[in-house]
Amino acid sequence: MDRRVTKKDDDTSGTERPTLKTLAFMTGLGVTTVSRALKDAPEIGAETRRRVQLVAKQIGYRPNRAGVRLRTGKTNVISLVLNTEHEIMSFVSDIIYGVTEVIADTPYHLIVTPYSRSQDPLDPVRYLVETGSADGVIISRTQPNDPRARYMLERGIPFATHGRTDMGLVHPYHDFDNYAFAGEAVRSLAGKGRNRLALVTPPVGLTYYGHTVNGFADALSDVGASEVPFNTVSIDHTIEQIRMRTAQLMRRDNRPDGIVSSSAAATLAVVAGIEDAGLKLGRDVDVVSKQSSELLHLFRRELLVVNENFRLAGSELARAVLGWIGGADPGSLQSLSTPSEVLPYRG
Amino acid sequence: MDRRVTKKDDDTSGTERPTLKTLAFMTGLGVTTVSRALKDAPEIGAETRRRVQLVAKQIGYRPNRAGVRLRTGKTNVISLVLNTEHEIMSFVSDIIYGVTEVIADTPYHLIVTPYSRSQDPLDPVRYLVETGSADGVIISRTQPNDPRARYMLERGIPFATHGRTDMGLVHPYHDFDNYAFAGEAVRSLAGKGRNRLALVTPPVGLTYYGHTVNGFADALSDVGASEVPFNTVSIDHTIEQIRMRTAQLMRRDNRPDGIVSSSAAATLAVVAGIEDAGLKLGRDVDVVSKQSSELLHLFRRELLVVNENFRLAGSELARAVLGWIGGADPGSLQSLSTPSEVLPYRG
DNA sequence: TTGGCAATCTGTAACGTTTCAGTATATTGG
DNA sequence: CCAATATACTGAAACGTTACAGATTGCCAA
Repeated sequence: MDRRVTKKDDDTSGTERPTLKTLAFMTGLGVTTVSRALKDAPEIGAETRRRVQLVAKQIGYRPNRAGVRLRTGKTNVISLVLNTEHEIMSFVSDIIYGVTEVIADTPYHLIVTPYSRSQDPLDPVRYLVETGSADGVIISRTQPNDPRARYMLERGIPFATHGRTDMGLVHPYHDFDNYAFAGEAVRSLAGKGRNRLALVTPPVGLTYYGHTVNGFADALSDVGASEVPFNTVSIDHTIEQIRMRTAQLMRRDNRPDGIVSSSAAATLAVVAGIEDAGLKLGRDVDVVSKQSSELLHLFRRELLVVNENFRLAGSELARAVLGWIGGADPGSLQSLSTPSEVLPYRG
Repeated sequence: MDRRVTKKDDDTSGTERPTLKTLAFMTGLGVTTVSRALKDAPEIGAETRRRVQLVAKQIGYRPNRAGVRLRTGKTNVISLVLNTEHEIMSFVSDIIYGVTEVIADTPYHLIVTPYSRSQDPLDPVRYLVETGSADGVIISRTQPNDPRARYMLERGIPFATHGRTDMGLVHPYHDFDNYAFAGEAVRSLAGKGRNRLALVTPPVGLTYYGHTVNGFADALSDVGASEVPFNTVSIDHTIEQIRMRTAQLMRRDNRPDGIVSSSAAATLAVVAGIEDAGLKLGRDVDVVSKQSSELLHLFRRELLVVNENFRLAGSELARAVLGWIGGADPGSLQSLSTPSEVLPYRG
């Protein structure tokens, strides 16, 4: 029995990154006391607390994330789960910026967890939960009956969805009011005398597909316009597909005189298709489109646009997850963003 | 002296996440042996190794990241440092997708570290290094004399830059050959009989500003064309600014008959400005633009485009950092991407 | 038989943090 | 004055991993 002394003595040189032990040595207190003083525990004397916090600030102490995480299980990580194959002209960066804005003055880090089309969307979520890699998760491409949301609810891990679910379960979300968007779009087209309208839908299967389709249909019957079915594409299709199918559509006898498009990228293709068919935007047909950056009016000033702010979505989603992590009631962390008016080109 | 036994006994129920201790219990081996068997250490018997690895796979053992990180300092994290204010119509998502593609089958996670215009760009890098939050870093908006690169070289942390530096220091990078791009653009405009050319530059101060300007200038003298100075904007300016200044430029007597643009978003504004001045693209002036997605030809088919692949950039950057972390020679981890030809609209 | 030496395997300490169960000292009630 | 109690602090254990320093076994040469 040799009791060798290998334990590293307190580092007095100050060159290493400071730890609680460093602080304890400097203040002459025990590690426990320091730990508690830093988190304002009640059983620490007021002066001691101030002293410790002062020294900590002075030497730039920052808790070691691995230490905290190992001991407490708290990762201080939010994961944004992304499909890496959809959405050209991507709003993803905006969401990311929105999220980072909110977590900037928190201890949280943002990790991006990708999955590809071939994978089960549940895979990345399962990975995160099983490995305990995040305190909170943000998912998008939300479905009415979303297995990921169900799974995370079961496992009790805080999350927020971009888009709503429809399972009778309550959880935080942020959504753009696509029902209102489609309705406003239809009404503004009707206001221009258009009455045979087509819709370029969101991806079938996602919740906001339903919202959009319903908003479109309800407004149609409101204004007494009729629908020209255009079910062969959604905004998940490629530019080329949308363009070709739009051209086909516009060459038919019963072509629409108004089109509502759920994404800016799709709109570019739609307009190209319209022009392929020899028609003119604004004369033969009007198009209302969502956009997330102010670019469509540069493209064709005849376009009518509605703005969707994805940076805001990112911020709201981050706030929602952090709120849930912080113990707030999930039901109170739901927000719906109202579309702007339908905007024509302004000089 | 009470020697209380609080230590948690081995969990035999199997409901918790398996650790090395779980594996040790199941195999009847010591924790050390299991740890070594899993990483193919030489002093472990062949059969034991196989047995441990089999069991580990069966029960889905995954090393606890916090444990590893605390013990070894290895974070298994790559950080992408981003400016959250520049670059509308952002290529950022493509870079992210490229990075995630490469790290997908590694133990690495990607964290996004933002900084805003108001901050010193060195701040986030310093934070990462000081807190040891990442094993490798990717930065963009690289400058000829880049304090971030210098700092990370001093501190010995592996990184890769999107864009080159010019400090006589060697480090991994990926860059698009903007010298070649500008040159090709000028030559193709000259081929169309254009000989008074203007350039919408990258942000002044970034390395590729110089590359682009030089490529432009050298090619101009090659083909015997002249430059129409247009120094009042760069692609960092807002859409409105670029549009307005372009319109001003195009109303002058000595207006250019050809323009080279360093970004797709800027090009939208440039074209709008051209049209504001009552001129017609393709007739009065030709424009060559870089683009990162195939959208510009939908915008105006008269545009000439050169494609820059940011997903590839992301992949290359990730490969570079991982390579450096893996001990490869930094000088061997540099890549330059050659521009595509200048492409006209193809039906 | 013994000593030496590979070949395998193991216990313990340590990374930095939080929490449990104390301890020491001062304060109060009776 | 003594016991009970509040106040302010502390050591040790534990989270899961790896590395150091041994320990055990079998085999072979001397």
